Amino acid sequence: MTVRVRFAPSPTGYLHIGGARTALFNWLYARHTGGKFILRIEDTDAARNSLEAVEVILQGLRWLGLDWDEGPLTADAAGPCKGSSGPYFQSQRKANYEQRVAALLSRGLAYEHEGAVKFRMQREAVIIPDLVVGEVRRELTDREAEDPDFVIVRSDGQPVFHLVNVIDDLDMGITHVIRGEDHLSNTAKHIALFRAFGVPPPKYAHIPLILNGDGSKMSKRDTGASMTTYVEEGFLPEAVVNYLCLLGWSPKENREKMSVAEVVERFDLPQILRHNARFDMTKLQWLNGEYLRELPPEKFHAAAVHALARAGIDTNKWPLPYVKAALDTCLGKVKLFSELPAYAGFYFTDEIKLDAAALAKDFDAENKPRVEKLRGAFQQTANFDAASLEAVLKETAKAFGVKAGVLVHPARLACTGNAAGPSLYHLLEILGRERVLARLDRALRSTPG
RNA sequence: GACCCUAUGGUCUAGCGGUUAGGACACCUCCCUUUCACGGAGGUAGCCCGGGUUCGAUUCCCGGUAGGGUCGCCA
Repeated sequence: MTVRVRFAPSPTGYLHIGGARTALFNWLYARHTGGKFILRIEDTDAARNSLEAVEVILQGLRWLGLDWDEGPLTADAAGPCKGSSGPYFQSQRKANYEQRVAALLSRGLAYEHEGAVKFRMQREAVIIPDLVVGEVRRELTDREAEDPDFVIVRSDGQPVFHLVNVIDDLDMGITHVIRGEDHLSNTAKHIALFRAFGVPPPKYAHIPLILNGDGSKMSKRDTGASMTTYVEEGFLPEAVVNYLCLLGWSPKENREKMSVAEVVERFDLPQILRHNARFDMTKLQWLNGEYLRELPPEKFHAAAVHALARAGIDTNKWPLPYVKAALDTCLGKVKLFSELPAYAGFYFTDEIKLDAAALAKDFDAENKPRVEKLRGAFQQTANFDAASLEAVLKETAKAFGVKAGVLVHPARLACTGNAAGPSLYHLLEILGRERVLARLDRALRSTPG
């Protein structure tokens, strides 16, 4: 029997990082087993759903590279789909639910109550076989002991989540339900529903949740909760995917950086961890830096230009070779594209902000004459290229009997406004003699003595 | 309140009836170096607590504690 798994998000306007990981694990399992990955939109809450909200989910999954074998092609609920188990929007499947509810009603497995339809839930504990957690014996809570039955159709006629989720899984032939552990307790209801419909329930695999760094529940507003922040902050999808794989699943063998293909090969349900994981943004950034460093220059340029544009730096105003040369000096130096405006912004403006304290330190009475000398040497040198500039700077330092760093720091500060950045000699060459001298002059003028 | 899940350094994790408890991120020190990053060499830091079982428990069992989840005419 071929594996059929699904990701069934509710369009709420954003894609939660935990939801993204659930989608990823489902996708990985489908790809590992040669099964099908199905995307189903649970848009039962009509008031809250919108085309845009669905679009966010589709975009998020596409960005991560999680392609679905069956599901919607557009965000339009009535639009085109692929796969033969459609429609893939719950709002389009009302007839199925009505039929199923009528059947339950006629067999006395459900009944009407105050305008709603309630399911006659079993009164005993339910055994939940789970591929990750093991066999769970779910007893009734005190409230459930009072009234175990639960609403499956609201008094306004809208079916509720538990019902539609089960019916869709049933109708779509879902074999494995891989979902967040927050659904574990509710699975008792789902199993009872499957039994009422006379079919065996799918296999369940409840995966641990992703918590905030402090261990609290990650909700909408928490940093890192929404997938769109990763897109906007300039993360690489392969880094995010790689990091997500490592939360709640372990490849063993002390592996960290792995290609998706490699994970697909190794991924399986038994290696999924049972405990929740805290989201560690710092480690994600490290991983992102690892991937960023390996990026081919063209891809780096494209993404870098985009990141700079987002920060209001229009690189189109500059000659292409200049932009490329400038960005080349940043390759392998930043972990995130969002660092780029601060890191490389000095290439694209002449308004360098000079921190007064840093200025006072690098251009103190003792050092200022040395920098003036260096400025003169830069003016004189025949070739204004990195190698020559390095030689000139080192000669000047030697003449003063100081280390190169003594001149490097003020030169960097004057030309970039930063204490750290790309290779000084290379950035000087790219900036060109005229601008370098102007920036040195400005720094020299703005310090006393 | 009841029910369910979980528990290895700060974080992600490997391991397991007998190990010097391994790796990664982060942090600290040093080296390299024009800064930073990278790279290299070191370092600090861990089996939640209490009972059992056992010759021996981080590992198995029970209890506690802590964290998370669920008990909705939300999904």
